[in-house]
Amino acid sequence: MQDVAQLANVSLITVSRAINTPGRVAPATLAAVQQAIRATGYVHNLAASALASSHSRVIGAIVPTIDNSIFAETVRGLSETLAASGYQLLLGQSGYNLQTEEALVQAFLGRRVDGLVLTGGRHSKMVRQAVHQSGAPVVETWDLPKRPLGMVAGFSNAAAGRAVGDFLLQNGHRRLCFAGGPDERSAQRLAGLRLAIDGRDGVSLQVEILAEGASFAGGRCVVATQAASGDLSDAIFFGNDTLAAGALIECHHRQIAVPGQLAIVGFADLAIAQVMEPAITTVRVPTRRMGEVAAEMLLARLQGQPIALAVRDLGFELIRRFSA
Amino acid sequence: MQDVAQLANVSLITVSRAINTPGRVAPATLAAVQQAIRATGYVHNLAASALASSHSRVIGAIVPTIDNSIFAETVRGLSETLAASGYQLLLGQSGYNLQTEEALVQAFLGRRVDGLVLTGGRHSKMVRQAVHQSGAPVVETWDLPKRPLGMVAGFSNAAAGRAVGDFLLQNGHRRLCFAGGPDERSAQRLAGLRLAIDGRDGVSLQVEILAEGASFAGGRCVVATQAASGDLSDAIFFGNDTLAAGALIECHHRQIAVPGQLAIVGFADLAIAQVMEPAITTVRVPTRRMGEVAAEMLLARLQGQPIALAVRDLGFELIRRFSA
DNA sequence: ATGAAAGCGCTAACAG
DNA sequence: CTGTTAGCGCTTTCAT
Repeated sequence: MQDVAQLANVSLITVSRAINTPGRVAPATLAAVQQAIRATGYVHNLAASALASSHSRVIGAIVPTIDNSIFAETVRGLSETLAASGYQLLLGQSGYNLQTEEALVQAFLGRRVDGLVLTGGRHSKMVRQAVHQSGAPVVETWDLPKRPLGMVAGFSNAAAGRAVGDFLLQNGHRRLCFAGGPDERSAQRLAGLRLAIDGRDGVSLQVEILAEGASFAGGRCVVATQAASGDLSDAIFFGNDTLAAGALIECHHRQIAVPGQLAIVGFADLAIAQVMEPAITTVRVPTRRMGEVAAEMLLARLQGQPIALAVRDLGFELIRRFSA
Repeated sequence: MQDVAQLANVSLITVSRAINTPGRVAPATLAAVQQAIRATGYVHNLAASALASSHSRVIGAIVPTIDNSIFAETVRGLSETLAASGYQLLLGQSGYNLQTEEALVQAFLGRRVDGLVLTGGRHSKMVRQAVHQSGAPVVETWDLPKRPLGMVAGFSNAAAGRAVGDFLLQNGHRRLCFAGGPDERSAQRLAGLRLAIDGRDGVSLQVEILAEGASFAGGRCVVATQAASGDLSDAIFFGNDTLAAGALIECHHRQIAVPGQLAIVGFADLAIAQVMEPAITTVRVPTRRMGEVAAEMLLARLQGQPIALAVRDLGFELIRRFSA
């Protein structure tokens, strides 16, 4: 920076200002500095900038996984919105594991990220403390936590589960099954489903918790097991469309009619839900929008703007297609 | 850190050493410092550490997109291997755009990342210069560039394209079609396919470049267009399994027999390739392994170990299933 | 609109 | 094995 300053015949600080607040530098000076920057090939050191300003322009985000496409769109929404404002994304994958999330949060906080985006509303005590103590703004996504850590950009998994339950019951299904991952959001959807069932006579519910949250194999396995035991449900609500698609495939193999013999409902409205035969009835969630809104909330907060609404319910939509 | 030092009755630098090189601190001292750290709730400031040591423990990775599962496994291999060594991942998505890649590389270099992972071997001149000038170690993945920027953990797209071409020709197909994305790696595969065709009589090749690199819709569209014009190829080689699956679906709709009337070959061996009916013949690539190896190479280099092999060809495998 | 001085929180280099 | 000193490259605060 010193080199640039000399070449432009200004002081060090003017170079700094030309970079950070070009509006507060005389146009002629600005031009000279920019020219000098190009001439020297100077690369502004954001690590030093971060230390001096305690402002890293980095946001840390933690998702369970980006393997299946479920959270990928959220990450994309985040990183694009952040990049547009000169912020970068430090990404961590928790693998649905609270301990791993804890380690990542600590690592991110140690790096003095300007903000944090977490998936879901369930976190270890240490995470809650560390986040609070750090004072960094946080957004939780993919759920509507009862006791939010900070801001929220999500939807109600419980309400979604309930909506699916109501839909299934209205369609006359009585022997229901829920098959989802081992995470909290899945549990919320199950709870919502139970709410829909509550008090109804003659309705049964079987629950399958799958270790691997999203795989074709998992969905196939659920159907295969039921069919083998001769105890097929009327309808299965899956934690995501990948599982539902796997189930559909197994139904084809076993000549089980969908939705005639077995109704199938997925979750997330991934691309595959539309192209399966029959097309999968599912719950569309604002995957990408959650990332964008989370980024916007963080950005607004970092610019000192008061957030109008700290908890934003981005909703969901039951997409009725042909598998249920 | 001063607080911790006082509480542990040692100097500042001893605290620093207890954190960074615990082996070089007397066990008793170490214990005292660790206790003091817990007591004060001290969080080591890695931003300051990065500035003082010019060593950020952050690796920047740029992939075209994480939307479709294609690069997600690579990112996962990367982030897990890095996290195990206390490194974090700064993630950027280029959207198959060299300009965006350029902006991301500059931003990452400005943050003084310790290393860079890029996808493919084609980069803007500015990227090549900036990377060289920064001196940061780089790994290119998903290809075997002729003129590597640094280290490489990839496979030969050209060889893969050639293998598919040989396979298709051996099976008696003559009217071939290639349908892939607008990226360089896709072009390499096409070049390989052309090599297989070269000099053979009576072989035709139609090429479709799809703007959206990986979607069911893209694959459907290719088949639909060909069928509508009454000019169906014998075999189509798709740039990825998502496109191939879309094509297969369109074939079902139009009652086109696969592989009888039309043979279909995919790429990447995503989960969907196995579960489609018929199962998709495809090229398996070391998706996850590339991420792991890239991380290992970077880590080794950062620890001053000389890299035995700076260019690692991780290979590919033609998986013969039933769609071709 | 620009500059001078001070320091962000840590680690490198050297000493003991 | 531990401590002292001097910065890392930038931005803050206060002047002018």
